[in-house]
Amino acid sequence: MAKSVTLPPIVMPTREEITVEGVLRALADPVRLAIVRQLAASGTEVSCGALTVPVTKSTITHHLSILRQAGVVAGRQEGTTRFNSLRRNDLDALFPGLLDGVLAAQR
Amino acid sequence: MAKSVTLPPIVMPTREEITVEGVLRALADPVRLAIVRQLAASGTEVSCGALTVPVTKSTITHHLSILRQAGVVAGRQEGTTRFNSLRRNDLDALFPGLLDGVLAAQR
DNA sequence: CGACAATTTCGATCGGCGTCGTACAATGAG
DNA sequence: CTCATTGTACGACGCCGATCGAAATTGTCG
Repeated sequence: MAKSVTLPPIVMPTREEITVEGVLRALADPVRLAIVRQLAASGTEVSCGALTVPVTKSTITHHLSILRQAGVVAGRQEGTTRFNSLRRNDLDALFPGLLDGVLAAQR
Repeated sequence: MAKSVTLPPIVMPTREEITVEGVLRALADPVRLAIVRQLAASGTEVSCGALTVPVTKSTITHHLSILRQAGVVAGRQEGTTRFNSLRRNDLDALFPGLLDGVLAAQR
């Protein structure tokens, strides 16, 4: 029957919908900051399980959801795996220097 | 007896003590973001009472305390008035582009 | 089909933070 | 000295969010 509609559609704001406060709130957490740093370091897509942060998988899911809703990361589904990547282009276009400033800081 | 030790010494981290996460947490609040924007717009020192944000004076004091502890603003006492200013130099030196990126955003 | 792997969802808990009102301290003017 | 001004300290309250464990969903492999 057509399809069991249970797939979460991966909500993601358009570039215009991203707000600086949302981005700041998303980045203002040590775990999420670590996630963003790992995504930036890898330079490519990273699966949820490949992230090394000191929290449970379910908590990682929660943080990724927040990062996605804030427009910081993009998600792509492939099989049972979800690949995440930084929305560098959009962020740099909207808030030039912000992401670089955050990533450049080692403390 | 000597002196009634009641003057709060205005704690303020040195440049080396400022962390990016602390700054992000400090900026991740609409009221504090508005305060920072007003300080940046004025370009100079602003007294606590001259800030126009939709909260009580005591709440403003609280937010300014957080911004000060995070190293985002500097405070200078003069009589009963406390002048606050943005620590642009330090922030730009530590996280180049961060503050500009935040301030440039209109959303 | 059945077992396993990758993630999400759900419900619950628990601490932290933003907010307020009031009381209090410090300073300057009359 | 008294009073007004400016700001802080303190206690309280309510809410949001970070965290976890367990169960459910989906896809892959044998």
